Amino acid sequence: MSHYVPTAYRTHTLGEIQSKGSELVDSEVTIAGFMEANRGKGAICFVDLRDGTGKTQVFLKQDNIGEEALDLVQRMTRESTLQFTGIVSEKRPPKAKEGVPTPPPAYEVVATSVNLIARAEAPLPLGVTDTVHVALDTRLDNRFLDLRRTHVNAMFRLRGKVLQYGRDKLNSEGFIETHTPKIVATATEGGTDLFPMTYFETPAYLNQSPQLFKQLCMSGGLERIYEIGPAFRAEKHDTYRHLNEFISFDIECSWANDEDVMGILERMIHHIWKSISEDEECLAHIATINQFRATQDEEPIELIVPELPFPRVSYCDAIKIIKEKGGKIEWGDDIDAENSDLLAVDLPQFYFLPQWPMELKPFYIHHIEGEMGSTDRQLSRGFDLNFGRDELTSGGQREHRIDVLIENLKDMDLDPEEFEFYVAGFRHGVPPHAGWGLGVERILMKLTGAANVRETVLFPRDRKRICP
RNA sequence: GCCCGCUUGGUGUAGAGGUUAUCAUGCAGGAUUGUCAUUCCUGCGACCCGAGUUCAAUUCUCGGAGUGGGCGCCA
Repeated sequence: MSHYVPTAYRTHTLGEIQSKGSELVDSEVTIAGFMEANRGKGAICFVDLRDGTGKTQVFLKQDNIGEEALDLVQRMTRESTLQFTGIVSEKRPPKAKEGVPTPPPAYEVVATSVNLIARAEAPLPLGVTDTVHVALDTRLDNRFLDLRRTHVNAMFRLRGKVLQYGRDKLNSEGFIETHTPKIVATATEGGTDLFPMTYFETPAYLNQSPQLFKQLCMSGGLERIYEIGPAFRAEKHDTYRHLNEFISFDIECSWANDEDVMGILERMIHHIWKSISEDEECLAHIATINQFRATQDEEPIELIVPELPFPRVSYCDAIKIIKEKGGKIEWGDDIDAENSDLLAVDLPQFYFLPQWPMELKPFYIHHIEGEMGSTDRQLSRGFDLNFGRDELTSGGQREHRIDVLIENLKDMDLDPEEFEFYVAGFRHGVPPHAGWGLGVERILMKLTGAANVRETVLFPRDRKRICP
């Protein structure tokens, strides 16, 4: 539980009024928030006030607060910000129906004064409390209002928790948090399109991945690092799971192979899921999301703490399974969405896909001579982590042998000269190392049941959206 | 980039070649209420843009713009 220190505008949060209500009864508090609704046109009025921590009813009586103040509140628009000072008291319990147990006591504030902070214009571009469906585009155009919806707010609070618990686990295993540059001179991996920019007089790009810099840190003896930061891809994709700017949760680890970092990844995800399942605030957020889903006739989301270790289905086995299920695929093909659906039939949650063909993996992925696939072509030490049909992570052991690295670059039609800043890091001793990159938005989709990755980003950047 | 769909009040929808254009939510006003998703009454508010077909287009055709879904690629 976090500890709230009073600020200039309020002595208590609305969450505290409810959670600490019994000890606050009869004491004076100052609270502030958005007015969800007001009821009552006579000599009394009820206000539903909401802040980021919860909701509380404010009760106004003309005798207590005066005619002018009462009239101000009664004529106030939804979502206006108001500040009240008043006395905490226990709410009168609702008229209990026969056989229904009395609910736990709730608390309200009987106002003695009110201060209008900012009046909301009407009508609202989208209803914060309305149960009518709102299109994603309308929501994103008015994201500040969308975020006031409790289930949306809950999703971003969960996002913070996912990152917190992920950091906790990595810190506990000896990793340190780092930052690599986002403005770079050359392509990281080749292949994907980059956003060009001008860096003073020099052409430059926004980085698509911290990959090469993470590896230089291994050569630098930092041993175990992680970075949670933006990655930019100029691909013109337009799907529920792609963004042009996303947050990549990356690690790199020395003296380790692919299996070692798969262990780190599954332990981290397990820790995140388990911690959330034991965190009351998180469970409340999930309950909030499920309450909303019920109004939309959607299935509730369920938090299933995954068992360790996660299943491992090698690329070769995956091809066999897909073929058995009637999928059209050959060894050496990428596993497309349709075939991933076939795999997901028996693997609905987290599972690893280790040992992809070398020809499908980037130049920095390590391979061991003699490890051949079923068609006698070279396997790699690269892996993916999927959740059902969706890819969440790509990783692997990295190629630390400089001669092999240079050959790999040439094989993939890349010029080692252009990667000199990177290749140089392998020239003076380097530990074997491995790592991965996890899409934060994608794992959040799995946690929150979001159908579109854009929902899990405050201000998503996609092909058609750069504002707000 | 390819394939398919959609565009009607602030929001989300129904609908038809000629309608007082549906419903929900909202907004405004009123009645009632220490309310508990309050309830009730009255009112307000919309057919994406352009061209064509037609006596008549918001409805049909074409084009544009916007948007949703699927795929490719990836995290």
